[in-house]
Amino acid sequence: MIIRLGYVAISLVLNITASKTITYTNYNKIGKEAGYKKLDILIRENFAKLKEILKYNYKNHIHFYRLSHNLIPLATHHNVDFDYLKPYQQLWQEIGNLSKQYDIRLDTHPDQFCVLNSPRQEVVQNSIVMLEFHQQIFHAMQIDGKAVLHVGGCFNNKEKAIKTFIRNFKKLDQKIQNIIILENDDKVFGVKDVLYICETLNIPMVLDYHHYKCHNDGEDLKEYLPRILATWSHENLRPKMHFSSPKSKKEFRSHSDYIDPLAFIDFLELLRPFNTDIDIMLECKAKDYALFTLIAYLKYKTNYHFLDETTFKV
DNA sequence: CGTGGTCAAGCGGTA
DNA sequence: TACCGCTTGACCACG
Repeated sequence: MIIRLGYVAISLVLNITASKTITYTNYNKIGKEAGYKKLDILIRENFAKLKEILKYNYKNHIHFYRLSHNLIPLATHHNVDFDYLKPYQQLWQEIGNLSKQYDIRLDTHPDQFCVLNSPRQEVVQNSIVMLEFHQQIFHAMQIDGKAVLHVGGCFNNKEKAIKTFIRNFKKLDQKIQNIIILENDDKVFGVKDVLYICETLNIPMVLDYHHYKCHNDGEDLKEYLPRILATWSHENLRPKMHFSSPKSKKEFRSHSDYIDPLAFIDFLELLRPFNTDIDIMLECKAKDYALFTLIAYLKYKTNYHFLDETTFKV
């Protein structure tokens, strides 16, 4: 099986981000004209930084990267009526072209305020607007991108919360449904729950190993992995998984700066029998530093065959 | 110049 | 009950 590694949003090596933003309060304070102008400047800066990051990823053979939704500040704010597509069509296109030319898979992650199964209608409506945003930018880039979503809240009744998610998902535009993939979380919806939803809706599941460690119902991953992998069978993309290490025993849920290499190797051994190519996103505070540190260890301590700097055969 | 509080938004968990 | 983490940064008032 061939494993590719990715990291999230910020390159610490380059020390740049493509997610400079403006608060709504500040945007409001400076007036509409100045607000638009500020947004336009920020967006163009963010695009420029993103191009630098993609170029850097390419040079370092990183084929997998999560875009920050902050690329477009206030994109989904209900009081900010700003077209983030048309004026930037050229730029979206350029990012999409770089993604293809450099062979870098791009995914996104709606933030914690995107709760599709909320009992509050306004929260659901906001969530749909956010998901629309993700769909539209993938469309503008003309790439087959996916947005990794959590199921949402529990609201004291998990069964009901799952039903609400399924019902609300089915009401979404088909275009939006097509970009959503679901991840197990660290508190409420475990592997079993998310797999059930994914199989019901016929959408891919992202296994988050750290979340599984934080919250599970005693599921044996060996049993569940074939079904998790099968949720990807109708996609052109490789199955995606998340891996991170706990900060400490006490703060287990928090992400550590770096990956524990032995735990990572154990995880790969768990995956080995299924012999499937997988993209693994590393979620660490130290971002790309953590990725390179892990790779250095793997090169030193294992006999994995490296096809390029970050791609290897197990 | 550095630090802490605030900013659009939701949840569940912890002290 | 009030704050924390998830995501992740800007900018102000204050010392």
